[in-house]
Amino acid sequence: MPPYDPSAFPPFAVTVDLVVLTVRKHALCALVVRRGEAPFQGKWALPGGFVRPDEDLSTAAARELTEETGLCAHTPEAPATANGAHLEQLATYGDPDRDPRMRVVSVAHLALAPDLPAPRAGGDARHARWSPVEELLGTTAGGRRTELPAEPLAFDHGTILGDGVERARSKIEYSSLATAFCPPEFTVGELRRVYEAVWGVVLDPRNFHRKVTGTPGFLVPTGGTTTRQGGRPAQLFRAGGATLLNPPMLRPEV
Amino acid sequence: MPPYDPSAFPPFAVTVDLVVLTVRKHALCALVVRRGEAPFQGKWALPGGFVRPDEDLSTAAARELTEETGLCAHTPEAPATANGAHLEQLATYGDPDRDPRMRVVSVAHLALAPDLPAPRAGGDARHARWSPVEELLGTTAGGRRTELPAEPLAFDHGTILGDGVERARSKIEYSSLATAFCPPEFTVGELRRVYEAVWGVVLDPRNFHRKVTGTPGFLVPTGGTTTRQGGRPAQLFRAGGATLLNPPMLRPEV
DNA sequence: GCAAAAGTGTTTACGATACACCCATGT
DNA sequence: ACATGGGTGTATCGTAAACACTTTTGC
Repeated sequence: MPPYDPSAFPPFAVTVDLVVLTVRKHALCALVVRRGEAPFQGKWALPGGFVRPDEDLSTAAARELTEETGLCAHTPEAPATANGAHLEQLATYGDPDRDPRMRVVSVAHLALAPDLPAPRAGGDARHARWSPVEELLGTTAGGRRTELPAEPLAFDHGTILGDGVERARSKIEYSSLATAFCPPEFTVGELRRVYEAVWGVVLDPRNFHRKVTGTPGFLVPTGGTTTRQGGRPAQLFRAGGATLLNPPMLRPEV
Repeated sequence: MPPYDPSAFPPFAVTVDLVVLTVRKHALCALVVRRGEAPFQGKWALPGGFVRPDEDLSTAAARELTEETGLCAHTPEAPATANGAHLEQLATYGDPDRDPRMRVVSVAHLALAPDLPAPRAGGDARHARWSPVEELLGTTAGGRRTELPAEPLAFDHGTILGDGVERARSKIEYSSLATAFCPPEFTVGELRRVYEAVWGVVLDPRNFHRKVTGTPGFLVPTGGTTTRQGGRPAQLFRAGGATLLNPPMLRPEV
């Protein structure tokens, strides 16, 4: 590649920002990190960083995800990593004023992860933590705005987080993506609680069970059972090969 | 904004590329332009160009669209322009090798336009034209690959076009976007032919009619009628306020 | 009259909902 | 025994698919 010629085109900084979502304690949570420097010093922000000169966008996103969480990414190219998370491109944000220092175009990515012990970053909860998206956005799970968030995110990261949450909420309707929030083996009830947390609704356990077990390729039984939720032992499943759900899961009216 | 400091971050060129789709003669077509310079000189490519230093990404896309077609964009911010087209961000492509000259990140946008007289660019069909997406991609409307395209698009524009077509095909299922392919006033039959062209299927005219006229807010009758399709005069409609279709239009199995 | 497209009515099938009910474990 | 969550059966309702049929124009 020829050397950079500043007269040929306007130079931009390109970053990747990550919306990393998980379900903890029946609430949809996002990973946020504390900013150590200006601007927005001390504010919470989405994890992210510069794209390197010879790195693809998805590679940069996977690298940032691993650096922040230790997770490996399930991309279409490498679908079956251990301890993996779903990772997909979300949207790109390039308002000229979104960063006061310089012109930055951020390619946001969406990652879905199972419940993890605790964020890395030295294990210091002051530098990285999972926060309920309700608190970060000031909305209910149904999408209604309640009040302004107590601690707004830095830059336009509130907008990015909102778009990522909206993507996740709509995509679990017609794809098997909800299983990305679950550990490798999970019960139907655990999967149902994922839907309930992400959508902020209560689903009928009986109809949900029939629906997901009746969709070919969605769930495959592993043979094992568990009583970790109490009550009668539940069958364990893992995600099947199907990625598209037809007919889709129906999200109740809000 | 401080001046550019090359030591602070790797510099990228940022462009917008446009997937402009329309329905002509019962076929889904895309706008392509002939490249006048290397690389890929003489090949067909998607229209696009550099983002200017103080321009938002959506502004740059709308500017390129107007330059190439004379269309104004219907964005969420300015929804009601005359002779307008739907415009939305599609995805961002940043493979380090996608442009042999330098590191270029392209923010692709998707535009849907009604059937237009002929492309601009001086009215010269050798420099810009509408081509059926089947020919450009080498696939059938159902999505099956038939053969390699006779004239592959420059750069990774074949991939971008494929993603844009896929977005359009899925989005008309659950939104009123198909009306963006129609003139301001249209008949139910014309709208049905849009769905048939985009999906490459044949739909039952009777069930289609009941479905679209029965969805509140989708279509509003203007009172006029037309016989431009032959047969019994058909009512004219314009797009209603509803943007989301619930329940969605069901795409037949392919 | 005939062709062509618009529009209505009717039958059938399938999936979603609601909910009664039984099952298998922990305490 | 009883609470808890897992899982099955069944009636009802709404929407989609299939298709017979009528309406209104042009030729």
